[in-house]
Amino acid sequence: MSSSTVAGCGWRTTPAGEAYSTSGYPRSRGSMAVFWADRKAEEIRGRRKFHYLDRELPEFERYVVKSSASISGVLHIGRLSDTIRGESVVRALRDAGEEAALIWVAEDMDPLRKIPEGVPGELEEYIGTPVSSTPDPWGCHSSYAEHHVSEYLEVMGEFLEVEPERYSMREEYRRGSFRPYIKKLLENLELVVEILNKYRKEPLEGGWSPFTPVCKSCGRIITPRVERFDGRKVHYRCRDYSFEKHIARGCGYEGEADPLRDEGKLMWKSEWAAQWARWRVASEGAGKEYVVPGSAWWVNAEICERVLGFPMPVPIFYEHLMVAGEKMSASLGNVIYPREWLRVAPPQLLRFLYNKKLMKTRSFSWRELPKLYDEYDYVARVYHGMESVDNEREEEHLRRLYEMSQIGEPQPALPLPFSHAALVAQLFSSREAILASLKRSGHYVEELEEELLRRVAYAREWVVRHAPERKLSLLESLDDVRDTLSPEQRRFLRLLHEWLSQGERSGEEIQEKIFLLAEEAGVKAPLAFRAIYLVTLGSPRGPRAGPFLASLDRDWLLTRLREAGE
RNA sequence: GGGCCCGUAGCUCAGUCUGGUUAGAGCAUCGGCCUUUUAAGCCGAGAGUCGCGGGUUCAAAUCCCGUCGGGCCCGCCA
Repeated sequence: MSSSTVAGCGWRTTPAGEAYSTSGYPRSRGSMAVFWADRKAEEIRGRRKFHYLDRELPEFERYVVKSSASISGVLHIGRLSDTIRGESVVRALRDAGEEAALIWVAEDMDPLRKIPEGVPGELEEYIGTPVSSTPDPWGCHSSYAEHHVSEYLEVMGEFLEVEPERYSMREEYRRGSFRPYIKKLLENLELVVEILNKYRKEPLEGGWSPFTPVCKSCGRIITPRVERFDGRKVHYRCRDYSFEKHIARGCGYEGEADPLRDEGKLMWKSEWAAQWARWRVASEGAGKEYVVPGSAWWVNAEICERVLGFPMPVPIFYEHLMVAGEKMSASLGNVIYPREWLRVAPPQLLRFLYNKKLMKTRSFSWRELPKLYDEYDYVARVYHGMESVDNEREEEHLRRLYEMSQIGEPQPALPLPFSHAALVAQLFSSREAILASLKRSGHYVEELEEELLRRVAYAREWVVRHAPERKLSLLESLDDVRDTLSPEQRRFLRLLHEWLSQGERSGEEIQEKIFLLAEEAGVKAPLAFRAIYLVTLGSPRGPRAGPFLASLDRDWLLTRLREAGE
């Protein structure tokens, strides 16, 4: 085993088990990039040697960044993180003048391990069967896997600029793409076992094989237990296998399979390695749980280099997204789906969230969406040179961050805070009324009309779905506010009541009249407005008074003003 | 027992790799201005022992060591 030091490339070849620092800053000297993906690109391009071997790196005709997804589960925004971040590295490589590609692999040979909620029909008997052999319970696709994959691809397309090359593990195995690697792994079985055992408490049993066949009798992939490998074929028996919650029932069949001809797949610790070698992967993202020595990443890395002769990819380790401080999970009921996201925010905003520092836990909550928008708008202004930052490198970083968050042409900076959009959305519904309001409030820019309207629409959805507390709600009782009104304010409210009861008035008429009545009542305009908001909303401020009052139920308003003026 | 990440203003964070003027931003808060943009705009203010303790240095949020708190991970399987 080699553990020599490779100087100057940002990598130390480490003995197995030694920690890998993921501080986000490669150890290379002279790195000038400020953005993490550009640094990754530098790391990828600057690498000269294998990690576990003292061997020169092969030529990369192009740099492949891989992302993949197990598709047994539901697609939530957390799962987009790996692909979005991988894509950023591809873009960084391209910007550095390299050829680079993003590939996306559907792990559709993986067994069905659980049945997500809301799946119709009876799939219990398919537990343990490859998801690509499990029927589509919705009946619209050729398999359970196909159903989910098509959804993945469609959704990913909305969040990506670089179109990924798509692969299916099922197809790859069928086409024999993995045959050379399976062959190599089996030829070097002793070495594979040695590497795996280094990280295990209990050594693997004799007869173990990295290849698991699909049971020729029942079609499950998880139940066949390999008992012997005779150098050419694996001999197995189909036995029960327990997942966390479900049990895959083995059928008891005993048989043999040829790893180079028959259906089956590699075990995860070796399959990942084979994937890297097969696609000549230069880099891949992985959750921070893989950073730890002995994790599947490092086991595969060592197999990849020492057995398959291909250098491990440069890892893109990242922290996971938290939702309101908790892990996103179906059992907690806080799962956010991409469709849900797109109702209230553009894909750029999610890209923005994911392109910020890698190794920092990102906590998202619907309530904080306006903050994310504000931050995004700020960075947009920096990008467009409308705002300057003291620290030059930080400014450079923000510009790059914005650029990477874009899909196609960079979006203009919108001069409309999301929380204000949320207000406008509740007061006006027609296009004309919204635009008129934005003009009045100085948030209008002619060239950005469509973008502004879109933001108002996002904000409307957000209030309805995720921010009920932002809904404008009328004060039920005057009890708490009556004493806070001065005699002048009451007089003003009486005058307003008197004037309004004479007939219907438009918002603008009311707006203008308020100032006159305030003067007449001997109260300063700001205090008059304050009185209005107090007796209607119970708060000292509110939306532009004229249109607001005009939008209220007339009878309710007159009654309220009369009572308040008493 | 071990590893990785995070800990900077009430909140969300930037700045840490490459040490260097009084540590920044947004939001929130508070104050002022506005007879017509009243949840807006403009002006201003308060607010931080940069988790804590050592060390290196002329100089530390930044580098090193230790420590505390939070998160994640360290059988098997994927």
